Amino acid sequence: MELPKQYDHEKVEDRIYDFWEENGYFHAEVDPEKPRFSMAIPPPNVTSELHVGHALQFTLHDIVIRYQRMNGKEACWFPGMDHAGIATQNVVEKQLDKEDLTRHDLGREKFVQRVWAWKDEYGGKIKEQLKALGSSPDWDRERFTLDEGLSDAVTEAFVRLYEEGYIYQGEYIINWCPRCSTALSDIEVEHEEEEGKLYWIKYEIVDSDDFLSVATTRPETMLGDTGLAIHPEDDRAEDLVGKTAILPLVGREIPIVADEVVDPEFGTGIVKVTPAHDPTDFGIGKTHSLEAISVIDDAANIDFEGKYGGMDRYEAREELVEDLEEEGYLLEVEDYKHSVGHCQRCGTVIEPSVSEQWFVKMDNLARPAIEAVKTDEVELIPERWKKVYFEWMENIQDWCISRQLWWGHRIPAWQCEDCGEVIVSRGTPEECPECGGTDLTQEEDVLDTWFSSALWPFSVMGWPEKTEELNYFFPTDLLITGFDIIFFWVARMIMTSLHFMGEVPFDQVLLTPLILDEDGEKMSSSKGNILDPLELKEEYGADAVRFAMASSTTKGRGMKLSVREIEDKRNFLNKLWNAARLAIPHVEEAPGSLPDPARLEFEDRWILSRFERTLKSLREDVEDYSFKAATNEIYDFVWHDFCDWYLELIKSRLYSEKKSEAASAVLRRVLTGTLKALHPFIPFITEEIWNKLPHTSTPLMISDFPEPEGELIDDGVEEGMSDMQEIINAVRSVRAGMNVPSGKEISVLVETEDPVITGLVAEKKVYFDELADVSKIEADSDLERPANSARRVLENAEVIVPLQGVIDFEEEKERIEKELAEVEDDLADTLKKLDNKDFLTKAPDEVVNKEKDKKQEFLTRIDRLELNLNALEGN
RNA sequence: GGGUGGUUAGCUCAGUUGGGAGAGCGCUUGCUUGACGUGCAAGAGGCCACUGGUUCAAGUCCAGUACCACCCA
Repeated sequence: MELPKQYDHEKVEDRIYDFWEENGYFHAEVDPEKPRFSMAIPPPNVTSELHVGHALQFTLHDIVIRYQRMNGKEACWFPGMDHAGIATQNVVEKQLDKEDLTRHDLGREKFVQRVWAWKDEYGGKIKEQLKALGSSPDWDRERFTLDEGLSDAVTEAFVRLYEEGYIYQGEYIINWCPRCSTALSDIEVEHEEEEGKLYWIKYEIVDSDDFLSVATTRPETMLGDTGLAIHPEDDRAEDLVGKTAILPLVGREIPIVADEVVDPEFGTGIVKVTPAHDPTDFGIGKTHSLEAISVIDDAANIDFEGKYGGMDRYEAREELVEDLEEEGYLLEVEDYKHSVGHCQRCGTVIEPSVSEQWFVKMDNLARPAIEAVKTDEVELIPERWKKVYFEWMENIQDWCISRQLWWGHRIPAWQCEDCGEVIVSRGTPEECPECGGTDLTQEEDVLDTWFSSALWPFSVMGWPEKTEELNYFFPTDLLITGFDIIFFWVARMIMTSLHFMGEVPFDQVLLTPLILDEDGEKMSSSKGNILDPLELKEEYGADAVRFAMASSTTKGRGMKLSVREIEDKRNFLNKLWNAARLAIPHVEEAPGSLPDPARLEFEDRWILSRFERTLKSLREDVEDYSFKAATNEIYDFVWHDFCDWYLELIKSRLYSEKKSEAASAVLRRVLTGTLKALHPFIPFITEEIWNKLPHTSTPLMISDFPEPEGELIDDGVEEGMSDMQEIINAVRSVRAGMNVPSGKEISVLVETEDPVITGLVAEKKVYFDELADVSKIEADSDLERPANSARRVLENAEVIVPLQGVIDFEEEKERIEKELAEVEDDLADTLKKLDNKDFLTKAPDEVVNKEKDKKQEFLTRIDRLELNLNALEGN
């Protein structure tokens, strides 16, 4: 059947995906007889839709898993999603808001039911999107962080950490998001430089006429001031410490203390201390036993008796500043740039505040995890991320894990209402072990979603049960994820895995770059520079998106992605399609194995050698996760070696009366090999072409990846072909330069000292006819040089094209002079080296010899160029 | 303030233990060549950011400077 001229992905992709899936090709079994390869997906949020970052990561996952599968591994990619506590709760609360309801109107139980209903209906869109990209995870093993098994894992982990003393409850200053109304961990806060103001406020000293000027960016927190602080080495400290200041407007007397954390460079070097609303001040308050007076409530309104009470924090700021000014306490206001913490999920400005929360003590958990990366037990790729990892891990803070949400794993802790005892338990306790009371109340809070994600690589395999999956697939071989979640996820998985499993969760971690737009800007909906991978897929096909993703993947921290890149890859797919279109009719009868080497033509041996070489470096690059290099390698081979040269060179053999069996056998071999090699990158089109080939009963997806066979690589053949290509290029260049119409036959002389070239030219006259319309070609070491000929001086040969009356002498002269200048420059460099005694004595022999060869070559070329120039001068 | 990364063709980027500067896109010119105009062919285009050092030899190694980006406080 005739194939259409253009490849149409829309007619192919869904059909092929269904075919794979229905046949269970994604599924992996526990099979101890077979080597395995496993990966766990970075679980996307159940609320999320596919963005380019996902598309990149899942593409890379799929390339690796398909490659490993084709290499005979029992390759399992564990898919799943996380429940995304804050994000999901926000989505459903917004929905409720439209009905004029709040979660409190429903109550906890009904609200959670509602979230599940939302999840079942709208959640997990991304799963279909993942399929659209051609991803091949084992869907039979899909998990969700809130499903039963994973919830058991969370409870088990929590209880064990509690029993071992890693988890504690306490009143500390935490990051509070007033909009999401929950505590956040430190790393869920994003700092941004903002234009603000610095207010200089006058604090009078008790029993003195003196006053102190104190600078602050947040005057509204002064209501909660319980002290002033100065650096102990400040000259004024001796005088001031122990004295008492008066809080303006409020009148409260507050002590002046000395503390090393005060930055002497900030403001006047004297700072106000608000322990309840600033992390640094909280520390100072602890050290000096200052009271923490909370003056801002959970909704970020002022909670203080008097006129400011109930005001929003910013409204209160304005009001306070006005009052301070009226009363003469405001000394100065200046513009000031400072960094402000925002909620990672909703962008609201964080309010540090003091409250009772649950924490994990991290230092002891971190230590072995640092060691594991130091010894490369877990290998971070690219390596430089190690520094970032160590930096954070060595200064790790305790992890606030409680969230004031309803959607998540409720903390398995109960309080006895009779005696106050806290009971942490795997099941619901019946009575208080301390006093026997039965009035037990479960902790309202849920756990940070990342707490469950931290267990992911083993919880997806059934932990804490001792499953055969854990036995066989754990630890996973590779984790692929974005560098932006090294702290959130990667580090925490390493810590929990070492703690609970006694081994690392994965051998390697590939940290992917962030995708930027064409201008190098972060993509965000507010900037409107988002590329939607699904729209791109619609237009260009999943394969084009995948291939572009892989070929754009750098080992840096950012990679720019452009539509042009995807377009280019789409064009490549079309090229491949058309190569197949040309080849298919000729390979139908082709034997499955290669003929006797003696029956192979020169170009056959060349393309086989090129393919083997490409395959070898492709394998190295994929195993190295150098996706850009891998895709470029195979792209170049297919387009430039296979299509531009090989297919053109064998056309005459394919179309001749007496069909060449060798040509079709080699064509078949290289085409099928290429499809296999390309399959992990562009699975749809390769499978589709594979279907059109004869004798291909095994689907490509589960075929074997080609193994390189070293003996097919032939340096001599490649060099010889390279010489032929150079000569053909020279002839084409002359034709184009002299405006010789295509199709007009010309004759060519090749002057060379190289007998291999002479032999090949004589043997392969057909190359020149097919590719450059050369009707007559002759090669020798000493040829009569006809006048009125165009000439090209090559490395090992000179190409002479006799042309009557079509040579533009001036143009030729300019071209030769330019080339002459270039070669003379090269020669000068070489001579400089050869004149240098140090070079001759210190450089390795092979380098010196190479330099000597270059000198000879340059001299020869200069001779010829000058000869040609002189010949032109005569005209 | 501390840290990390980047600076190579108009644009996006490769350049693997230091030894003759590369690709894709874009641009110019020519082409209904029997797979492909999503194509074919031929071209133009680079003090490899700057300064110094190491070396026989530096885009490549070291130090510093400038600019850009990101992370942490």
